[in-house]
Amino acid sequence: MPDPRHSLEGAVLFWLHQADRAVRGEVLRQFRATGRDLGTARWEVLTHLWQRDGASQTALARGAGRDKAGMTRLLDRMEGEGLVERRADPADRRVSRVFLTPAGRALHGDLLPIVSQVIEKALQGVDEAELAALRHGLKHIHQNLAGE
Amino acid sequence: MPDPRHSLEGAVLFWLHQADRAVRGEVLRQFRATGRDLGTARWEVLTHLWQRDGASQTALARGAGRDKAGMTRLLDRMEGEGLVERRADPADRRVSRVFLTPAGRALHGDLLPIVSQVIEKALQGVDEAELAALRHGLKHIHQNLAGE
DNA sequence: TATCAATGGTTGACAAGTCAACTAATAAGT
DNA sequence: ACTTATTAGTTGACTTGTCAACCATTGATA
Repeated sequence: MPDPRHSLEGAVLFWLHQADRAVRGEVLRQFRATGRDLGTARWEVLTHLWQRDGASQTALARGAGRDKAGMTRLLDRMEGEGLVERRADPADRRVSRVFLTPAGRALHGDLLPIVSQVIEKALQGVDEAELAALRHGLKHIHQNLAGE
Repeated sequence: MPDPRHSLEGAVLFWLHQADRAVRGEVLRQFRATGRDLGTARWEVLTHLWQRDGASQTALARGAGRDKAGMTRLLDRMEGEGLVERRADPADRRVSRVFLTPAGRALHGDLLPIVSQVIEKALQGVDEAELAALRHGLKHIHQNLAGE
C-alpha cells in the first residue's frame, strides 16, 4: 500500500487497501456474530453458484478474477464443510463441476441480509454521485492494471 | 467481495477488492521485475521508517491500520532479509524499536520510482474530480466501518 | 495419425492478515 | 506498597491470495 504521505495519488492506493480490508473484515465479523464462520471468498463462490449451479472451477476463478490455484483450495475447504460438491464432467474429463449442497443453498437466505446490512453501513453518507464516481474509478484502476 | 450482481452498491465492494488486488499485484510484479522481491507490506513499513526511523512495532502497526501480530511476523521476515533491525528501548523494556539497516535505507531510491510508475499507470485516465471523489469515498467507507 | 500446444486442475512454497491466548513490563488506584 | 489494569510483543491456528511447476486430457496441425 503505497505511501500515504508520498503523494495525493499514493494516498488513494493506501485508502483503497484500508477500505477493502475494512469491508471484508466487517463481513467476516458479522457472519461470525451470527454463527456462520465464512469469509467473503466463500460468499462470492456461493453467490456465483446460487445463480449458476454446476460451474467449472476455472469459470469460478475467472468470475472472481483470480487464480485457479486459490480456487482449488477454497473449494477443498468448502467441500469439507459440506457447502459444495465436485462432480466430474462426463463430456470433458478434465473439468470438475461444482454444485451446491442443500446446506450451501440454504445459506442464501441467511447471509444475504447480513451482506446488505454491511453494504449499507459501509456506504452510509456516500451520495449517489460519489458512489458512481467510486464505481467508475475503481473499475478504471482495475482495467488499467489487469490488462494482460 | 459481496456479489457483483446483487446490486449496484455491492458492485462497488466487488470492484474495491478487484482494484486493490490489481494494484498490489502490479507493485509486486514490478518490484520482482527489477530484482527486488518484496511486497507492498514491506514497502509500507520501509516508508514509515524512511521518515521516522526507530518507531515501535505498535506504532508501525497502528500507522498501517492493522494488527500487531502480523507486524511481528512481517518484521521477522524483514529482519531476516537484513532490511531492518530491532533494538530494545532502554526506557521501556516492553517496546522494541525498529531501525533501518543500510540495506533498508538504500532501497528508498530504487523503489520509489517504481511505485510512482505503478500509481501513474493505475490512475491513467482518471481525472482530478474523480480522483478526489475516490479518495473521499474510500476514506468514508473506511471510517464507516473502522469506528470501533 | 503422431506430435505439439492449450486447457483444467492439483500441489508446494510463500506473503499477508486476522483472531485469540499468552508473557512480560509498566502504569494506576486504593 | 499491593493489587489490578493496560500496553508491547510473541505465538498458534487459520483464511485468502499469488506464482511456478506439474499431470492428464483435449484440440490443433503438420
